[in-house]
Amino acid sequence: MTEEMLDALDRAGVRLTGPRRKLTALIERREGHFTAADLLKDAGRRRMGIGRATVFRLLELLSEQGLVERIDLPDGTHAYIPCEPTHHHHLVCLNCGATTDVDDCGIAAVTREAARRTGFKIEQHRLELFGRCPDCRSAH
Amino acid sequence: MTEEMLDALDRAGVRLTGPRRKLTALIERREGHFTAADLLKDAGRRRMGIGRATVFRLLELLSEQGLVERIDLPDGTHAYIPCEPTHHHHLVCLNCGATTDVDDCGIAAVTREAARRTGFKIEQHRLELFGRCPDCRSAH
DNA sequence: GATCTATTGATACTGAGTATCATATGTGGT
DNA sequence: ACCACATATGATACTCAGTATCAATAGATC
Repeated sequence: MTEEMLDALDRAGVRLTGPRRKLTALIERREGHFTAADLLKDAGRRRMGIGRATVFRLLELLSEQGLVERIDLPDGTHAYIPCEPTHHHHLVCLNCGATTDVDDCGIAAVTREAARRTGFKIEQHRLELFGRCPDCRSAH
Repeated sequence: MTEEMLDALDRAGVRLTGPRRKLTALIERREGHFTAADLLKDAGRRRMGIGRATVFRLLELLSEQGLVERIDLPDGTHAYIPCEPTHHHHLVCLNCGATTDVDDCGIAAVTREAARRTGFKIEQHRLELFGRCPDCRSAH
């Protein structure tokens, strides 16, 4: 999994530097979504001496490669989710922050319908689903 | 339309103050989506002497009443769209910023399907569609 | 009009994200 | 193993969105 990110960075033709190795390992350990500030704090707590800018730069890189996706939580904060580089959508648990991916699920038909009704040519879409994950539901 | 916002504010039990009247009128004149900074600039250009905080406070109020919705553009900036207080989704033109609403369009089925597959209980969703509006398409 | 509370704008602050730049470090060639 | 050099780094300082505070102002109700 960390390997996967490093491989992708390698394929993208960038250097596999110390900070990048450390940060991908930290992302790996995270569960659910996280913010740039979370990562920065993780790194700080371990005295990794990693700069603010480096974190943002790596997240941007990973995002370009589709290994991480930036989402907008209902409260307006930006968070990141590690994920597969194929098109999909996210389910985010409002209670514990856990995330799952779902693929199309019928969205293609929805965008087609919306395009038909409005005359727009739809080029991108963003679908985010928020709710309670199975664990949080059963934990009542 | 401005009337509609003022009526809603009245119904919400807040005061119809000068700054609020002026700002709703400015929102009225806007086309497509706009940011808090845009509104602030509009007000500044007209020497309305309206403070930064007032703009954010009004946008929050209107947002609570569903008369304006906050969206997250693909570049990560937050923008607002004036709209009807019923559940719906937005189409945003990536070229000129124009927006249109579409209602359900089949999303309910999508969320039901996602819930079935993952075991999540879905409580909210956000769907944003980005593309080219009819005008920008024909203007090639 | 008097009163009382909601609202306002100025000011100062926080926190996310970015620009700059001298220094450090991967990498590919030898 | 070493060199050379472009890429990446962290420190610093900055910009910009959004929020907290608070004394002064101005709606609404009587």
